[in-house]
Amino acid sequence: MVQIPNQQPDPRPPSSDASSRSGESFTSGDSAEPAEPVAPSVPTSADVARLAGVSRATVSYVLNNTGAVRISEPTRHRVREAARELGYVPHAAARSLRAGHTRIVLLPTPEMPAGPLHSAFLNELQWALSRLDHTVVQYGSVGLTGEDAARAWAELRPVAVLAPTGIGPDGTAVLRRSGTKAVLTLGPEPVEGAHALLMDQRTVGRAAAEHLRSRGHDRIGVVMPREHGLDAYAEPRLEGVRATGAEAVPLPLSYEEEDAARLARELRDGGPGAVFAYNDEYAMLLMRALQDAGADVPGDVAVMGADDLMLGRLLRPRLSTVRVDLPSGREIAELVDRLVRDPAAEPLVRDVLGATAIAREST
Amino acid sequence: MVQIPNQQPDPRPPSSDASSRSGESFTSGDSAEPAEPVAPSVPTSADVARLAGVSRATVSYVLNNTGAVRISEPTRHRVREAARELGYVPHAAARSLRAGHTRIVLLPTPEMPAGPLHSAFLNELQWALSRLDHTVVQYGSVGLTGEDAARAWAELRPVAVLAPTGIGPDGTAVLRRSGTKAVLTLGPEPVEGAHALLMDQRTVGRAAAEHLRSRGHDRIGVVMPREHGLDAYAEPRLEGVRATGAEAVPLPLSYEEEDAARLARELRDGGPGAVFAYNDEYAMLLMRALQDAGADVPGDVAVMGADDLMLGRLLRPRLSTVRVDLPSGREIAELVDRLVRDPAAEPLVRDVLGATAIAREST
DNA sequence: TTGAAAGCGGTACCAG
DNA sequence: CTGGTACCGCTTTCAA
Repeated sequence: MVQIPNQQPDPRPPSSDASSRSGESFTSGDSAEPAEPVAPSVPTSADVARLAGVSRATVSYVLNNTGAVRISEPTRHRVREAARELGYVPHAAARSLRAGHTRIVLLPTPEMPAGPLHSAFLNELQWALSRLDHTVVQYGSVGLTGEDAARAWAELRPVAVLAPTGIGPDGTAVLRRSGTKAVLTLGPEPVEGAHALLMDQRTVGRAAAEHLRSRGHDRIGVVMPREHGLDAYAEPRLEGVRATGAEAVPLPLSYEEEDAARLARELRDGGPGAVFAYNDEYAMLLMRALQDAGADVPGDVAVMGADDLMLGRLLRPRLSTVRVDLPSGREIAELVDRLVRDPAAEPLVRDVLGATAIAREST
Repeated sequence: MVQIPNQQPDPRPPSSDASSRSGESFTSGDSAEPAEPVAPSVPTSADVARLAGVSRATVSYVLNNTGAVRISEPTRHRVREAARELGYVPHAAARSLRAGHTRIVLLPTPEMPAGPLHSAFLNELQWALSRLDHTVVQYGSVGLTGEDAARAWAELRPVAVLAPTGIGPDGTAVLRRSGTKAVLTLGPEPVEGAHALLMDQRTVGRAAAEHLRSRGHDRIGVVMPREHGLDAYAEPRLEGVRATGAEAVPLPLSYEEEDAARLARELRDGGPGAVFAYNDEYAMLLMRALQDAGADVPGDVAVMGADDLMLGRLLRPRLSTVRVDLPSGREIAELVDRLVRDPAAEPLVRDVLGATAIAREST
């Protein structure tokens, strides 16, 4: 709960003096006002109405092109002109307060720096949602627990939320109670009450391990990045390897040449004959170190990456990898849009993370 | 004199449909309502007040821990309990409408996929702003011109905006008129009326070219990625090379092996003896192609990257590069915070993009 | 210590 | 065709 009490003195004390409001002294043609203290307040529709000599209602009709009401062309023009002159911009909060709902879609700001693929997915999603006329808000939950984070999010009254799995059933409930039409979770497992976009990293580990086993390796080293924040991906990938029945050997590794050299020596001198290196970048690091240590890839040690980056194709030997398929942002955006329109829809569960082994020369 | 008549509270307006609002029929002691069709509407502070048997004012006091008012402990407890029971979450829009200001900081959603460095910067910035208790909103302007985008942003009444340079002085003005306390621009040149965080990619090109010239190359090939969206970076980098007085030869290149092979052959058979390859990834692609084409690096062609990725150190020869220094997100977040507190501050101009050549073996 | 009520800026009814 | 006005949910005076 982010209840920071407003320490600030009310900037707008209820001055009982009638019209302390500015903008009263506008003489149409008068342009040279020397001592102009400048309007310190932002223009409202009332200001526009006053300047155009109409009511606020009319201003609203004109500016929103309300179809059900007919406004004469001259009036329309006067209103528009006044709005332009004042630099009037409607107040979204006021509008949605009145409307009873927003067009906000909340996206999770991943606590940890996500991979480039995931970032790209989020970016595309964001773009697609914008195109569908949604206001995309990224809200950093900054270390709040699932339910507290949900409460913080709910304050914005988003029409939809794409939350990480950690939100839990309770968080989901909080959001739904506060009017969120669609709660989708992104993560390895479904959450009760929410739609699930299953992204299970175990799939990636499994694809890698299956390929390696088909090459005759039953004992597989699995690189576990020491870099903080990556365990969220690394752990399940390890599990996925295990799930194939292979013997998985965790291999902690920092993204530095020195540590890679150490690991390379260890591997050269014994250990699993195949390594699933977490992703292409760690794979490249390890492969280089292996080669520098005089080990043959894949002869002595087979190395497999993940993510299918271009760099894998440029290495020698060419790097075998796992291609990870994320759904297109547009696709998910459309799904969100549909779910918002049908809030009562049965919670759907959809697997959106595909993994395919790509055999090249390093395995 | 057109005095707007003070709206007098009409005690009984002829509203035909009296109370369509639910919850009006509470008979004090009546608590056991059997057929509860569940409240379909989201709970408001009024609901909490009713359940706790106090006024809305009291609810507000309790929930916000208002210091200036003393509320008895039993009452506080009743209110909190009621809020919990209803799953009450305050309505941010209503609150900021009343308060007259938001805590929203608007970040640009880059139209084009930005580089990993820039993404990392934005992520960190976002995180830091959240920590400073700002609501970070990413708003995709989806192909609106500077001023239109500004208008769209202004609807949210953000307290600060970090806009791309494209917003222009007019866009800046729109935002300021609608109450934005601080407008910062991220880009190559200052914008009138806004604070400028100068990120001039020419610096990168210049650093590369200076290094290459110190190696005796006065004619420098400059890779121009064909991938859409990268020209925004590539063009100024090219300019930067030119600015050193070197003869710059644009070298269009797609991020594919085939096109790289083509370019490599051309370079092998003549042309500039040095290439600034846009960044480390294009450099790697090109270097591989060069080697496959039988050209020696740096003997026949010197290759320089940018971004100082780890992969550069893993290549053979090791890749010379330009390290690009972006400011830390925390730093900028604090700057924003300060500027918001001092809206009248002189527009400041700050250079935030550093570039240093790192000589390794490829040049 | 608590309650009544006035708005914040817009929208959409209803009457003229 | 246009104006008056009652809300939306919340905060914050002022009075009791």
